[in-house]
Amino acid sequence: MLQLSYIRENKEDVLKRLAIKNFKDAENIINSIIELDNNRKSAQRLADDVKAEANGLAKQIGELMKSGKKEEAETLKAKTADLKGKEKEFDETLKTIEQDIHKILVTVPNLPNITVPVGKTPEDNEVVNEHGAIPTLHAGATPHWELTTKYDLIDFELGVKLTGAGFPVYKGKGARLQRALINYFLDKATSKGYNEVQPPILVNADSGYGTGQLPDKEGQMYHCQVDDLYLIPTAEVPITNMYRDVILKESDLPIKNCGYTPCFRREAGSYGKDVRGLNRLHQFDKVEIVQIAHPDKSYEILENMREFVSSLLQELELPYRTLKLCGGDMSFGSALTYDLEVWSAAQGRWLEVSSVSNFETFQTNRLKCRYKDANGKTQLAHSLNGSALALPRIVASLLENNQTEAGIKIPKVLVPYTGFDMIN
RNA sequence: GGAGAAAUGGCAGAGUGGUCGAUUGCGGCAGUCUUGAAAACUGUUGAACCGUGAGGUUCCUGGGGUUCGAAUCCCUAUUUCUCCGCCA
Repeated sequence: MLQLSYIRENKEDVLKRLAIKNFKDAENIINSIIELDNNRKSAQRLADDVKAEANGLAKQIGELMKSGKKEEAETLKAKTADLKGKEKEFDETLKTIEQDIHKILVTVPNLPNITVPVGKTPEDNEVVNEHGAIPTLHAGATPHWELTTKYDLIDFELGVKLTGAGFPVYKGKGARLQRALINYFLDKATSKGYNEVQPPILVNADSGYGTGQLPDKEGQMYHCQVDDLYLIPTAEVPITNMYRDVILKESDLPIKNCGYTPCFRREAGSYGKDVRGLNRLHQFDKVEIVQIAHPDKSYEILENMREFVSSLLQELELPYRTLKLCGGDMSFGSALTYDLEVWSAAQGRWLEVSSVSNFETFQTNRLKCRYKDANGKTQLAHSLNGSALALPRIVASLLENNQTEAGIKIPKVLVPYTGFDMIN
């Protein structure tokens, strides 16, 4: 959620940057926010004045009662009756206006960083770098959904029987590979100073609002209606919400957490060939890194996080490229996002495996995650997160890229975790 | 699931209808002392909104109510604790 004061004071800048995100009808929406805010101010003034008067009278009545001047007190009491009605009325007006502002404000996306490329579709994303040689496969090489069957690593049909499409069952070396990747990712993250946490994978609505999944992506989360809890679409939600309503010390920053969780996404509206095999699942595993940062340091930290994720892909010997997302392809809450994509050799295309974003104050404003600066003033911190990494597409490209006629080779760094160096 | 108790500032813990945004202690910050640190002493120390300012308003778990006036009384939700039951 954007800060009202920023919108008020930087209207032109807000409009300019919302345009980069292709936010429709921005001018009307911003104007109505500013107008409502002006109404709010005058409404509060009225309400405050009435209350001040009522408070003053109540105090006088108290003093009169004490000194035994009952009659005088009664005359004053009569005067307060009128104020009471007004107080209620003004309070309600103020509340309504505040709700109206909030309702609109939560629909406005974050302002993109000034360096974000203009564009509408994924084709407009800027390729920052490409790393690693594209492998040439032997004749008869197949996509991962055939390899997983051939070596009995993942049973998609069995998942359909148990739950439905997009809930695969990992088996044998397939299951072991999952566990190996999770442990490897967590070990790398903790060695870089990230504190490992194991959060709940169901969260309440407050947490959903805190990180911006609600109300923007309501339909994308699984919702347990009986208890009004949501299955997390990413560990970002619980881990970032740990800092909801918290005032940190400046010296605490940056705070670095990582965590493994399963992630659940309804993926309403997705279909077609892109969803085959491991490409798009309803349940998948991911290790997430999250930082709460000082505003002056957040972009430096974003680069560090991107480099960390890159280093994982390099160690796994997977060809990858880095994209700087254009305004149209960025998520609702992000100010700047890098996507990292691995090359899927048998499918012949890039697969997104990580998204690293700086949210600046967009999440922390809603979260009320602040720190005290050197002058003792409370300031909003910046929040950042990134996947490090999401498993399914890593597995897909590992299987496809490393397939040989003799079997699938496991990258060296993973062997201590898997306990085998070949799937055959 | 049943019965009872409780929820106050970063933490601990007073406060049972008016002068309480809230005693006190710890912690934090600043100063005195010290070569420096510790100790001791002194001062200071919650958040949000409105206002150029003086100042005003709101917040004692959330929501509602009683009252001229609520941290304090009532209702309700949530959470925590204790006992019983059940259970990985």
